[in-house]
Amino acid sequence: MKTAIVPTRAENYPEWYQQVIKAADLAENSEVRGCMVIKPWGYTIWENIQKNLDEMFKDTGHVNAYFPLFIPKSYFEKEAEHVEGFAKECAVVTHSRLEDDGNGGLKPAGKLTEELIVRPTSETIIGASFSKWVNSYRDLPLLVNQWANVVRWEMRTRLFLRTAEFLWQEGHTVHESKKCALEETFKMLDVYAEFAEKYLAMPVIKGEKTASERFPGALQTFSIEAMMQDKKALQSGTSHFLGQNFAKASNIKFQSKEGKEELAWTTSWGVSTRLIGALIMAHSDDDGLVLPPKIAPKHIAIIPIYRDDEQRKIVMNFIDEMVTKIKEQRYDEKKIRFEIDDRDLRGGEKIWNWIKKGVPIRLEIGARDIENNSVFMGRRDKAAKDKTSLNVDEFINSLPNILDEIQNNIFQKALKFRRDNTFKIDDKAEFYKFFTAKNNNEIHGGFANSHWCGSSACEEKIKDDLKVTIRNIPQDAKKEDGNCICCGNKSKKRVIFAKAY
RNA sequence: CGGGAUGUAGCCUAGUUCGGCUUAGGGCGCCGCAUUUGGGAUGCGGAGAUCGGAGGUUCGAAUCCUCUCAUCCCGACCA
Repeated sequence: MKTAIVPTRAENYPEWYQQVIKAADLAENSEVRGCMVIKPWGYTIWENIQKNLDEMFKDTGHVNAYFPLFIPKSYFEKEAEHVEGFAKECAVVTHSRLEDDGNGGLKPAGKLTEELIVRPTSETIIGASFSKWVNSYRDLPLLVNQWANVVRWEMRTRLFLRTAEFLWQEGHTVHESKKCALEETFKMLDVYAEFAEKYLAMPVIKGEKTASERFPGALQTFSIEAMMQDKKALQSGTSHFLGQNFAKASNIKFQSKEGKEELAWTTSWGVSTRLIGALIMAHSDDDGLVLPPKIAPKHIAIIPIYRDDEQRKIVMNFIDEMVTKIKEQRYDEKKIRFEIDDRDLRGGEKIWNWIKKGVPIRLEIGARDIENNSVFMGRRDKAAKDKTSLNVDEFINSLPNILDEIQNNIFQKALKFRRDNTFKIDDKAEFYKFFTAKNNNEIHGGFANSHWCGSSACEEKIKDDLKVTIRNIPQDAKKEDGNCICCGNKSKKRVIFAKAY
């Protein structure tokens, strides 16, 4: 059978991923090394992610603000672990001007007295502001978010998953107690999990990161982890309890009710354009992108089918009438997003175009449909050739239901995939076998729910042997006596082991 | 930052070993016309390349030499 994407997932998963992005026109590599150009179809997905998440942030009491792209080196140096974690991947601005180099080119001039770092994350620069903003317990909690770009100078990059510059959102909050800060950390982890499952239709596991995977400078890091279709894990969002480390570094202090000067407690949390990569790998198939309706740039692609100008008029009139009614419908409390594709291309080509772009609903409308006052509908959650004829009014009235159904089907499918590929493994040999491919391109492994004694030596050993890491310690893990999958020592609970992006 | 490789049109690529038979050939894509049109069309025609850059050897260089720039792959690192 011919697939729209070559190679298929089974043949070569990484190449398939690239081809899906290309076929859906989501993004392309830029001339600038490691950076990507996000094209309109991809960027609209990001806008829809932003819109919905932003609303969730506002609903939990957060406000948006914007802080500088440049961080003075001295700010950055204040938190030792933070420096250690990010130092190797920072872009540094050293000059402020360009001068003629005498060879027809330019050379940097105007050396800065203090070098500036292009933010890889903004804890330190936001902390500098926060220290001024926070004086009293009455100023707390301070709940701020910013939508921004950040730069991390990565060696190996992949569109959406890892690029030198990426777009994200970083929340930064200040609290008067450890308890309040921890509550915030968990609250935002919950927001991320809810967003991933409700909007991206992507089931995630909430849990705590081990020490080795912790955000540099954090006391505790929590993540949501999703399973991709190659059975690898993708960290899709993180929420950090920063304790008083950054408050100390940035001098964020307040006077308590009792009149005592106290060091504040902070959190930070973020998701990035990586979510688009997650979306692609969680749902797409060998015919291209599959988008959950809630974040799809368009819900419906309407494809008029006609032979000549006369027919065209009739078809377009019919569509115009239908569209007026579609405009009155609402899905997820928002307008229905549709596009009439009247490009001068062959019908089949257009249809495949929209399949590859992942549009949830395709409508083909030609003379036959007009005769019956019906539409010919294809759904992206079904096979490409599985199409049904529906009465126009019936279609329009059930539109929100159809979209809900697609959203839900996509989620259930991803959930089933994760269930089918998650195993409790208690035997070391079995564990090693589980994570060893029989041949090169084979998709293997999955999530191993196994016991871990808590030692970083065991974690390291597994990583060296199998390239498998502890994705997180699930929040809902029950207390259970067992033996560490690596050393056999006593363990109190199971963690998620998997290969990861 | 270590090891390997490659640069020919928007993309993929032939030619490079052994310099001349090439006005640098083909495919995809693009443009035009015709026939088509309810599942990725076909035919004909057309535009598009100073062969990564600089220098050299030669009657003659995509091809040989020197330098240079860029990119990719494999390792260490990572949302």
